[in-house]
Amino acid sequence: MSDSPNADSREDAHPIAAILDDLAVLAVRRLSTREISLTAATTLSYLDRNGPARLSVLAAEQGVTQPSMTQLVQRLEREGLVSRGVDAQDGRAVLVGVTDAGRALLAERRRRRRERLDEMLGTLSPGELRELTRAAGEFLPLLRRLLQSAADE
Amino acid sequence: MSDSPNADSREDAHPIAAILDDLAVLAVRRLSTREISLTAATTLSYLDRNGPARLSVLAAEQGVTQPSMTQLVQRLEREGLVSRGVDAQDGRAVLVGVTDAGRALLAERRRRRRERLDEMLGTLSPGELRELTRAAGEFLPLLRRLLQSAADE
DNA sequence: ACAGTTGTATAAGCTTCCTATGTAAATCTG
DNA sequence: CAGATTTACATAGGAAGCTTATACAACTGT
Repeated sequence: MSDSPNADSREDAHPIAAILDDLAVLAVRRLSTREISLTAATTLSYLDRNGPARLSVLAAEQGVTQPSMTQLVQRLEREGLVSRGVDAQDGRAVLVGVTDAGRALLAERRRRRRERLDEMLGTLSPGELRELTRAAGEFLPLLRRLLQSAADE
Repeated sequence: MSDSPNADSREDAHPIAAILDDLAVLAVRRLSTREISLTAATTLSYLDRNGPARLSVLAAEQGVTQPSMTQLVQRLEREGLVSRGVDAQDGRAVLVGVTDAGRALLAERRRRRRERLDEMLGTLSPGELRELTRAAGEFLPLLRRLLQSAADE
């Protein structure tokens, strides 16, 4: 059990792996808002973009189990962010929709995260910022396609 | 709000912010491993790269509270992934270091993530892959600097 | 109409975070 | 140098958010 530092441990990975790691840290650590969980936010966002959806669809979409989504929707309903209705076509199904309050929270969350990211970008020098913007414009679309195609499997 | 020369530089950052935000969420979803939490993994990784560190340093580094880090270290110690010792210079402080088992787990985690990444990259054409890797090489250092400067505040 | 399937809810439990507070070692102060 | 303060960590109690196992009601096919 030696405790000598291993300087290479991070560098032996593919640069993309390192980027994904860093992005995960960015999402969870630097941009996390305490008011709402990541799953809650992306669920609201999904409902906002796609309209009312069934519980099971939301669960699959978010990659959580159905009971987890039941609980999440219950919490969101308690806070007035979503509303629930019965599917007219199928009496078993629950249709979940985002409320105006939910949309307002989404907008506020987007504003806050953007603000924080802008702060972070503000710590870079103008040259670095320009370089980051240029590199990001090239790289991020590629990365997005990669992640999306992986999600569609 | 004016048409001063600098008015646009901030606007230019916004598209980057939006894409970064989206990708960060995707990264969290696609790369989460169930065997160990993100904080646990990045803490082990930090110890592996930097050698033994105090509890409070680890807490600050990971952006969690000191009691949370105490608990995390207790769990990691119970699983044999870290060891604890008293700082010879300061009887209050605890020095946490990664064990061989911890390093082995890190290596295994990296291997698994690498495997998954390779699957994703396998869906690209050789040309796309080359392009993505090249762009990543430019983008990664800048992303690192962004995260670093944000962490130092 | 009855059996099987499907959509959701409930129960029980785990992990990981939090705030509030306790304790002991180090440091400052008169 | 003794008492007060600060610092580093531990403990207690609780909440969020996830899990698996199970129950139940509504739909579906024969």
